[in-house]
Amino acid sequence: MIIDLFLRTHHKPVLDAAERDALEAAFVRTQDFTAKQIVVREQVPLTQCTLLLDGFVERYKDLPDGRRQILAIHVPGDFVDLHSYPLKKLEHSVAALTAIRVAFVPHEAVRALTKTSATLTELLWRSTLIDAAINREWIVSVGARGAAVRLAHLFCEMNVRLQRIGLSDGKRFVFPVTQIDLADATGLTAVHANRMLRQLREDGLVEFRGGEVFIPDADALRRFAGFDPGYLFID
Amino acid sequence: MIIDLFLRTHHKPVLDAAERDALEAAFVRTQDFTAKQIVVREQVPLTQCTLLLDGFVERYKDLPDGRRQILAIHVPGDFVDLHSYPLKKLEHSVAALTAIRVAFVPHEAVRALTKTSATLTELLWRSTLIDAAINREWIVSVGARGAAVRLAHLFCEMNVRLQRIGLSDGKRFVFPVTQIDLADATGLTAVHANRMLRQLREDGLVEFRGGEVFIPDADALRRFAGFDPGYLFID
DNA sequence: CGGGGCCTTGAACGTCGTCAAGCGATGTGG
DNA sequence: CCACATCGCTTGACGACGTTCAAGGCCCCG
Repeated sequence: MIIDLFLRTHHKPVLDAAERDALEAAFVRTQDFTAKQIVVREQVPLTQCTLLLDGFVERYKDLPDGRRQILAIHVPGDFVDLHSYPLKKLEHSVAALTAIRVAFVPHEAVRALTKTSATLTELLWRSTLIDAAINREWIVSVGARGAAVRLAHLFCEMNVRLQRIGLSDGKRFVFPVTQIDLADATGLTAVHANRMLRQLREDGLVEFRGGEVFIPDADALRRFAGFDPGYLFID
Repeated sequence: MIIDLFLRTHHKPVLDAAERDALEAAFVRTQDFTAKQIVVREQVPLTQCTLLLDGFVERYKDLPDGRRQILAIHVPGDFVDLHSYPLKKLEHSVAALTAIRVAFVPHEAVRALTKTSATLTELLWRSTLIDAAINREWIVSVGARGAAVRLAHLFCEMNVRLQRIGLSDGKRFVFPVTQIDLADATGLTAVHANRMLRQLREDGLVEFRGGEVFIPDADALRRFAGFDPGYLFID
């Protein structure tokens, strides 16, 4: 089933069998992308939404001076652009961080779903708003946390999100991004991100190497990062 | 009409008369708050949404060390917590920056609206996603812009948003926040915000004083801030 | 074998934060 | 009515955190 992972992370409100079937049936096709390929380009009129089935995806904005700000990182089971249904286009771009597989659902199909079930509507709407809550937590990160804490917080977030879909055991997970990506996500320079990663490693809090994250003591990292998963709305 | 200002800033998709009436009728009562009063407290279960009719409102998170990050500033016509309908509670608090007046719409009424009209659903959903787009632009601000540019960008945003509801003439508007608020919104200290405001004033870009903003040359400020209003989805 | 990502480290610099002090306006209680 | 506290604004001096510039190493791929 295409929507299995999505429903695993978005199990509230609860759908009945008919609603689940309707959602599953709304998808028209799947597609593969290679790493670094652009999935959705900003400002381009859109007529479908994209569900990530496998791999990692980033949302980002390019800045006038050539720098880049990563706005969100998506994992399997996430819609990467469900917000394009009401918005019709995006103000940022979406790109594959790794090789990925996605499934598409046309905007008309989403509209049809909202007509058939208020619960389905609420579920889809909710998923876009959890993304927004994550956006807001990132504002706090870049606005008010020090460099090392920022990175630690990001690792905590990915750890929790990946654990829910079976891609982390709580201590170790594959996180195939470069230090440059981490820097772009946290508003740091690659040089400084590198130094802070070394510090986190030396302090025994996180090891990031070769696209893998190892967390010796998840609780210690959580305390260091001031991480409270409430904003992920996992109930 | 309660929803006049809301519809002025959210005029797409277009509602027919019946939909407008249904939306208007969904509101149950209005309430006044005084400046600094908390309108919605984080983590408290909610059963209604709040539309701002008059005054200014902030969304914010308190940090463990006593600091504060402002996540968004709302102006009349904005829903301050429409996202509470799918989320059922908020991960941040909402407080009045000035004396305000709001109107409430129960969650059940929102649900009923989504059942009657897919267009209405899309409109309400869209409005929460424009908030999210603003959240993302703030990530860029705190993550990648210098202190003076950050402040300039915020003034540009407020200028555009207030102009749409007739509260700015494009050069001058009432913006009743303190320098401390500006600092909390931009991730700066009050001291540094003060210095940057002086610099902006001396450079003839913006004057912020006594809760008023004066922009001698809106185009010059826009260039300085690198401001592109696309993320506000005004079409 | 050459080139290009990515990672790593050092040294110097600069933006921004911290600490401290003083000012004016407002408000409140003795 | 004045003394005093509070709050927001302002400025200076100093220090820290993060950036910039530079160089070198590693590894993969063409």
